[in-house]
Amino acid sequence: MTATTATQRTAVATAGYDAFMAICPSQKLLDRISGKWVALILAALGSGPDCAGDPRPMRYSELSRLLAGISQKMLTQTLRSLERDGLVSRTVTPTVPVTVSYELTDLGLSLHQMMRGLKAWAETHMDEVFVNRATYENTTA
Amino acid sequence: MTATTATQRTAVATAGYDAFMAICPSQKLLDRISGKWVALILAALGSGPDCAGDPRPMRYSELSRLLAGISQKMLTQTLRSLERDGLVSRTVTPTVPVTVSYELTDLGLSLHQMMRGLKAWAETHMDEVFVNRATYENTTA
DNA sequence: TGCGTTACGCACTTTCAGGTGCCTACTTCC
DNA sequence: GGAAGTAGGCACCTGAAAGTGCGTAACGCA
Repeated sequence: MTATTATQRTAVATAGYDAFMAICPSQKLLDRISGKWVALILAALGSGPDCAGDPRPMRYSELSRLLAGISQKMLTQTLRSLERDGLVSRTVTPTVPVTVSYELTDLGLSLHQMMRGLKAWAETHMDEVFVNRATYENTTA
Repeated sequence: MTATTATQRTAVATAGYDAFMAICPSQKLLDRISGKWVALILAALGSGPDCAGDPRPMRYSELSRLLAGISQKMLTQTLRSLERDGLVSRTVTPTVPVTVSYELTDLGLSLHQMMRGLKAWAETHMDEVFVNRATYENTTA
């Protein structure tokens, strides 16, 4: 007997889907990289300050200057979370005032490679998206 | 004369960086795909309901059933924004109650291809990220 | 005749990522 | 001796994304 209502069936399906969403790797990856500053930090550490060189370690203050506009809080917070996930490594050098440098790990480097694919798509197709968006808004409004 | 303080220099740099961030294609792309339901809808339309087939149009109610857990509001809202950006096309068929079907455009299809790269990275590397995260938290706490 | 389905619209509310401002301890330069 | 740099910590606040709940118009079915 199919004595379940559509509402009940939906509720069951919802529970299962929630569980799936909670572990879905793609979703998790998007959460991870969609932070406002994550991509910029990865790009800086992965391509140097000019965004066109090779990966190299950078100091906290250097990142802070390069990513002008980021607050100290957000820089610290984002770097911490990236370190926690094994994407960057933190190195403290006990100099006059302590200097701290951050560098991409192998994992972070591989992520950076993937981000370059994303960047390539963005640079070739986002213009088209914007045109569509503008057209749509002129057509409907 | 360098009569500017570090604070002033930072303010100027911040303004320039804000302008850059406002147009950076990669950043815009991330904004576009990082919505909670965007990736799921693209995956559904791009790989069929079983997430392993070919792209095919789907009806509103079909998507709603497949992506159990999404509210009707969010489904409509997300589909509209994707349509606005030229990533999906909306087709209304005036049947008994009107039926509406959504399909990936060429642009949406190309985005879906890129997302598969992202998915591949996620499936091979996210486990490592989670391990690092767990280790980090056990080490510090 | 009253309930279900289809594809939404609208208003209200919650949530949290991100921003702002203020604090630190140490040191060095002017 | 006051300003500035270095690498942050802490508390509060806001705006936008997402969730919740209710209404719709047309029809079909029992």
